[in-house]
Amino acid sequence: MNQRLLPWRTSKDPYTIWLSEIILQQTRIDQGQKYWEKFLNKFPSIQNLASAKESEVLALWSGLGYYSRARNIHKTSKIIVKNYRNEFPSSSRELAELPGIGPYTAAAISSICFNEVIPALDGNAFRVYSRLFGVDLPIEKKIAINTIKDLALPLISKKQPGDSNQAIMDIGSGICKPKNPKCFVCPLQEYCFARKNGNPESYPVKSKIKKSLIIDNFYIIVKKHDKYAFIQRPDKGIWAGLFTPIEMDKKSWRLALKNKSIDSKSVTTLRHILSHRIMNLHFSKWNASNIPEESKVKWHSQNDLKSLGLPAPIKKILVEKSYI
DNA sequence: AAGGCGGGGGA
DNA sequence: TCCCCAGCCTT
Repeated sequence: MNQRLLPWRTSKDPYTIWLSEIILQQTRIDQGQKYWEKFLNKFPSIQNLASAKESEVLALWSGLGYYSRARNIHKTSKIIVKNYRNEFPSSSRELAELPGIGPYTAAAISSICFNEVIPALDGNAFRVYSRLFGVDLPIEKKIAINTIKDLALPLISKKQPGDSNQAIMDIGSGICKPKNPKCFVCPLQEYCFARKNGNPESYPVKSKIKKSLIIDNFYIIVKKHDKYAFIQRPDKGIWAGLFTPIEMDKKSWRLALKNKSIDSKSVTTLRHILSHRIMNLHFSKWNASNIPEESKVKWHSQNDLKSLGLPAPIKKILVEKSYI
């Protein structure tokens, strides 16, 4: 098996498991383990934790980040002691009402400690299940979460739901990784939709736009006998199959400026806004004798431009603004 | 539904 | 650099 050997796995004590689950929210095992040990050492029982001062708890949490977790374990410990006679409730529904315990942590605790048959869906599990079932709904939407929950539920062992959940998460962390998943050693490979499709990395689907990425592209206008050099872009990605002037990376661009292959006075920049990124397109005229990437270059006259598939900003600069 | 919250490791 | 990590809470 690919089971990870983790100290908290030897226990089904809710206090112990709860602490480990909270500490490991958005936190790597290597980083969290020392804290788990520190907390159990200083607060062996939930009563110890509940009677501590918040400042003590925060001090012990120091360096781990997401400090609301520390305040929340303190709050929850007091609630458990005061309202639950020192014992955690056993259902995920009740657990999820406690501060700092959300859907994942509630399901993890209830399945591990109380054998509730419910999928515990963390980032790893979402990735594994979305690939296994080929769920292409945006993973951050409720509809995707509910779909995966429904699909996963029948797979959870009725006898050992906690072990089921931990097995899936182990597969997610060690095999079904975001990049370069090791499908060839995956116990689920023959059932996996994404594996069959050959595109595991395209799951889970995310629609969320990150902060507008700013991209700088550098183009050189190369002219020879009244014709201009163009490159056809790859058939994937932005502007697939369209033509642009020869593109340079930032490093080559800087070098070309330095050695005067391009004339700094000819440089002009055009800002192009897309839904998901901001592009700064830098253009300049090439005045060196050698031509980079000559093998792939196609030559077109000015008259050809209107029949050439040019991206909007390229057309704008070359045709409307008569840059060439 | 979206944003904020910490910090560290790996590509 | 960006992405991701045993997510949750607030707005």
